[in-house]
Amino acid sequence: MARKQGSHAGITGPKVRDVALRLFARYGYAAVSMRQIAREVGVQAGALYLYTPDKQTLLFDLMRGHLDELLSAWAEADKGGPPAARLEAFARFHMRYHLDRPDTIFIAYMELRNLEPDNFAEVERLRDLYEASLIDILDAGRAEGVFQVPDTRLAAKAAISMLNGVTTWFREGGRLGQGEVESIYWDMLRKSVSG
Amino acid sequence: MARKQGSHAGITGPKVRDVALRLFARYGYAAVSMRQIAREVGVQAGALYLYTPDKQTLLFDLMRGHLDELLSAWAEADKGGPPAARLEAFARFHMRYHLDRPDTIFIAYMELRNLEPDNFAEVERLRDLYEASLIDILDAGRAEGVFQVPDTRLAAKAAISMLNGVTTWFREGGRLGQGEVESIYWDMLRKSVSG
DNA sequence: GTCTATATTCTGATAGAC
DNA sequence: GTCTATCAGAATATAGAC
Repeated sequence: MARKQGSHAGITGPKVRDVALRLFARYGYAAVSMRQIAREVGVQAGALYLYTPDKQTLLFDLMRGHLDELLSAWAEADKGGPPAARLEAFARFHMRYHLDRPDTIFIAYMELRNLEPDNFAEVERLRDLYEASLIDILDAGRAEGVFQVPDTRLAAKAAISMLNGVTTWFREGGRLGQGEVESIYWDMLRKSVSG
Repeated sequence: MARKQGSHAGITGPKVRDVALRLFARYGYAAVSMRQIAREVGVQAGALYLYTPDKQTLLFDLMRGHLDELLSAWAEADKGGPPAARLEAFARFHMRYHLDRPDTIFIAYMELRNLEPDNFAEVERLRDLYEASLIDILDAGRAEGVFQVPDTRLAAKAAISMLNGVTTWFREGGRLGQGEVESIYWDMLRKSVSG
């Protein structure tokens, strides 16, 4: 028989973040109320404040957590090697990682403006760190003469924008499978930085 | 001496849309209150309802207006000719048009989820119409053998994502001018659809 | 750790005076 | 066409019982 009351140590906290993630992604941070989150978690609104000091921190924690994980996931996935191989690894990693976490990624891009200045600065710093890892690959490839790009910082931005685009429309079970889409996007990216 | 009252026929209506556009872009539709809009327009909250039946319609009108203008602007800018020339025209038109209207574009992409179903369907229809004009160009180029893309629908989505990316970071007065950025992006796009 | 109850402020929208 | 006044409900967050 389901408990309506009592301790759920260690369970409610993550659940609050899971529910907030899903609701923020679906309706937007500003449109979601703490009551709505509480209802889906299965607690009273007041109880949420045991797990987060306020709504803003809840959003910030989701974003920072995402970027921390993204950075360490790429650090692990990056096997080094020649720039062209690293670029392909980056492109495929980026698309897979993002397609596996649609809600997280949606929030990371859409809710930047709802972060308070200090929180925004920290999120931007982490995002720039990730972008820097792509710029490094492009710089290495340009030095070796395998990539022809006039500006690696710009090329990195263009590449990430293109790859991000996948997440806005791709749904499993559509006309093309994820592997096909990945290959087509990678092929376009490869050509775009080649002679 | 400034009037605090009286008729402003034909002025307040557009001003309401201008202010709403700016505030929605800056803080998000859900986070902006009708009172906040009224304050910046310089009227009382109740007076807004003379110009829009409700907040949702205000958002929808901004989006539909934007897409109507985008479609007719491209219809006028499209001079025809060989596919490669049309693609370059499209790319440059798209970047310029979007960089000239940052607030409008921000809303068009970020506030889709805040549209009620019927309004969303109409906005999506107009957006697909715009995307179809790019697919047409890619199809024509592929038929002539000047573009090598395995899937023109996918390539259109990838291209638009990449070009849209410019609007998220470009600011006049930065390291590169708008013309340089346009040329670099166009060059990447050109290569990405070539052999 | 969760509850109920509540303080305080704000929300979208309407009514009716002028 | 704009005003003031107001409705009914919802918002974030806190206090204190258990």
